[in-house]
Amino acid sequence: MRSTTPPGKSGPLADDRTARARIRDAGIALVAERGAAALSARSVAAAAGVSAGLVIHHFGSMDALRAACDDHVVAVIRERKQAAFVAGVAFDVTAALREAGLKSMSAYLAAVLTEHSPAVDHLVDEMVSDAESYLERGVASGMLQPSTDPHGRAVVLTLWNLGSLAMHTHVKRLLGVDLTSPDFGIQAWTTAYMTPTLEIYGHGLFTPALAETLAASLPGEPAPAAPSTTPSPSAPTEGESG
Amino acid sequence: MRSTTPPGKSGPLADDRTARARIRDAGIALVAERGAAALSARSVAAAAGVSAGLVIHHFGSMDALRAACDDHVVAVIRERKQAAFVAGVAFDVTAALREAGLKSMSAYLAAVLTEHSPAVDHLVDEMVSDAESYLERGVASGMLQPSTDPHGRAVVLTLWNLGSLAMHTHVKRLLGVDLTSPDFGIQAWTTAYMTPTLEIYGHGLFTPALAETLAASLPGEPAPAAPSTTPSPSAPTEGESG
DNA sequence: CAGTGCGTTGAACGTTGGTATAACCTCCTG
DNA sequence: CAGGAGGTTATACCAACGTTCAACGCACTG
Repeated sequence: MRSTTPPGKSGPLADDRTARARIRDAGIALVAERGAAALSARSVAAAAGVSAGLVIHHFGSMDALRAACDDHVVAVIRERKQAAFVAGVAFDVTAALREAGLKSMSAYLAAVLTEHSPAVDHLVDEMVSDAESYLERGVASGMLQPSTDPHGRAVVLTLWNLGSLAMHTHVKRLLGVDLTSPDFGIQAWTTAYMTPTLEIYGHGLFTPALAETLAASLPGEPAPAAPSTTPSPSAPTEGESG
Repeated sequence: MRSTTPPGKSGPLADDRTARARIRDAGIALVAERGAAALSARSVAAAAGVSAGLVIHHFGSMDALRAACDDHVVAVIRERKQAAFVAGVAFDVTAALREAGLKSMSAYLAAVLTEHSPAVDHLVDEMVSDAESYLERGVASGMLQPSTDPHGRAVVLTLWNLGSLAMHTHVKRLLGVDLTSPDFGIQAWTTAYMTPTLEIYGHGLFTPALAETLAASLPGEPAPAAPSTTPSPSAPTEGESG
């Protein structure tokens, strides 16, 4: 089932699909569909229609292939993020990926988000940084509420989004929504996932009464790395009866 | 270096630590510390101070050991959840785990949340169900806002929490907070993670102006599984030039 | 003390994985 | 057609993995 010329596609883009690129893309697809553990030299070789030796010949090692896949996915996402970003959904960092309609990219990212990867870490950092600036812009334009901890809020919102992407299996099972699907971008605003999200983003979860109570009992300034010895004011019973 | 009686511990609890339990616990610790991929027959055997053959002898296969670890962690979490739940933090499903002070349990759950496990799936379903009833109670008592989609809101909140736990590496790197740490339960309300979370839960992210605009342009009733062909009203530019 | 049963071990088997190596094919050059 | 270079394959090797199996030790029973 292997063909030297990829069937169906005979555009000028096929030039980029050298064996090295084909192996890389096959690796990305493999990780996206079957998880990072499924990326073996022989499996990716079979998927790319080459031999296992060629994989090592081109990338040196499987770790290097993983890194190359990470780098490529990160590069594509980074490019699409810049091209597809829309101010209205800027706080939703994964929207750009879905808009891009690249299923493998979202699924790959979902698969590697919980694995240790410098490239992915860097991408996440960038997403947080971008989210922070977009949030700041939204605050300035009067669309978003100001925050006592802009950076922390950007981190939390970004990680909620990416975390949901990483948990896409559960989202699919519980809500019937596939966050990795390219179709999600189009239907995003009407999905069972986005509705509660926008609701919470819209008016929060707490009633003003509870929010006021909590705000009064909490310290006004966040202490990111200063573990104050004072326990939570209205802390729950922390009785750990063996 | 093998001893029939475990050294250091001579309490009555050592009875439960039969070889089978020791292997199981070693497996849980191994997954919690080094990920699900690190759970090999020989590694868990070495950690438990037994031979590799005994692992199979007791559990039949490595898959069965994984299932046994899953079941045990789920059972412990389920038990702690019932015992440690506090109404005020009921929407924070992971609080109970942290309160329990069982580092391995949180870290194990974080490691397997993105792997396919029927036991974990069932636990997540239960957490959603619990969150839904707690949210309903909060609404009834006037502490929480009502929702047009109570179930969806419970799912989203639960998955945001669990997703953050699954992304604990990023949380640690970006915020300096270890969500798997037992200490987090005590410091939870003062951490750099909880501050933005409570802020969003408190008054949302959008300003009333934006929230009103969005609410007006969105359908009032959620469509969980009915993909209406009508695209998003104020949808972003979905130009997929590719 | 003999015998029995269970927990346990060590070695071994087959499989899969990463990687190195030598040969092969193909194209281009002269 | 000779020859070289680069892409590619087949094969081999070693390590690690899951799993099996025969043997061993030790407690308990009679």
